[in-house]
Amino acid sequence: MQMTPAKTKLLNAALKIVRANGYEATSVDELCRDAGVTKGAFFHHFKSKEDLAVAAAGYWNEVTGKLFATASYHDYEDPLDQLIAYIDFRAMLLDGCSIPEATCLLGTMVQETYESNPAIRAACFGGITGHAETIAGIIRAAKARHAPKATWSAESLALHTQAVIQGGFILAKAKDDLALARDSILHLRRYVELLFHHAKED
Amino acid sequence: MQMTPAKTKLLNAALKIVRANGYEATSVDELCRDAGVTKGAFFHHFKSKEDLAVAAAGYWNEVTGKLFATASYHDYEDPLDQLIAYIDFRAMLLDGCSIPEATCLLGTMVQETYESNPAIRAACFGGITGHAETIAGIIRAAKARHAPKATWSAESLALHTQAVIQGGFILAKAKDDLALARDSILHLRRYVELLFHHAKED
DNA sequence: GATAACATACCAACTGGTCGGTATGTGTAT
DNA sequence: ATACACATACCGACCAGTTGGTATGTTATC
Repeated sequence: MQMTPAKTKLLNAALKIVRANGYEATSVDELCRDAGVTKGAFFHHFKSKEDLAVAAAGYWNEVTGKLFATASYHDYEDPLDQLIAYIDFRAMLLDGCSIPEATCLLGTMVQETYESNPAIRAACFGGITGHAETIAGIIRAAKARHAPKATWSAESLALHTQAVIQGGFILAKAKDDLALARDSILHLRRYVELLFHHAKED
Repeated sequence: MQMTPAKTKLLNAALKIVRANGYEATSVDELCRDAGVTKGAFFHHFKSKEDLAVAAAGYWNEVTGKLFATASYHDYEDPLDQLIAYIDFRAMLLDGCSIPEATCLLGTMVQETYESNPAIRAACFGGITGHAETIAGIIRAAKARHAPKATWSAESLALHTQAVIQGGFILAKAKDDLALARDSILHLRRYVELLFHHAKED
């Protein structure tokens, strides 16, 4: 999608500032200041602050979608290897960056807006479940090959991976240390290994 | 702790409204309206909105601390049974209540305030890790009895349980359905069982 | 020359916080 | 008993600053 410079700068500012300070604490003025544009430009491209948030969620999906689509975990032939590599990739994404840089725009926004702002909630839901669905595809394949009789569903496990990642971010924010997020992802990795290892023994 | 009626009403209002709308979106006026007190009373008891948030975190720890201290999962003799029962208890706490009622004040607040407000962040961190530490005690005992040579640490697993629960809340908020939180807790239960080689299928 | 892309000036509503005040104690010296 | 000193709990009008949003431009592009 081609975008006008001011719009792109505003969306990038939203990604950065909202992840750091949250949706409510981010003012339109601050967004404009950071993007280097005026309020007129803001309300030319977005009809409201809420509209910007919904657009930012879409933009986030675009950016992260590309990141995951081109990541190397797809290169493995065995879908179980892909899944483990995906989890390792998620852990690796935390390396060498600050907490706001590491965290998820959607998880941050939905926490504040789920009650008061259905449009933003829906946009966040779409992004999270959309990504989970791509992971569910990998899990489905891994299950078919390695654990066909398992009682858990691929969709449910895919959502669980996202829950662990989101929850890890909360702990990381609380301690101001991404190591907590990494630790939780490590437990997730172990869980997946146990799940499939256990299935093979049956 | 004995408290004046206005203070108690304000803290209860904070627990309710902040969990529903977040910290930033909650105004002092709204808090006062809900509590049925005036602004004068608010700033008599709390020197700022931030001060109220820190006090609310402490009050939350008090309330939930009692809830967990008196819960029946302590009754099991085997610490592993206690741990599984604790996880089931966390799932049961989601039954028959709305999302704001089910979610955690600390997880909600820290998400918005970790960068901008160190005092609130620290209060949330204390509450979360404090609770995790009581669970770590159970896990330590379970590990000593059933998995003395395991490579994972009790503290890390305890924090992971909290991450899963917090992450489940985020997914639940996104979908507007607590079932997602329940599902993730179920995966957590399975993980713990697998860790301890207790694969009793449901 | 129309339309999209911006800029500037402005506004009503609301924000957290202050401040002078009152009502009701509670301890103490007379 | 009573009067005085002082503290706590609470009230509500008010303030300066900020909020999201608008009205009215000007400039660039097709």
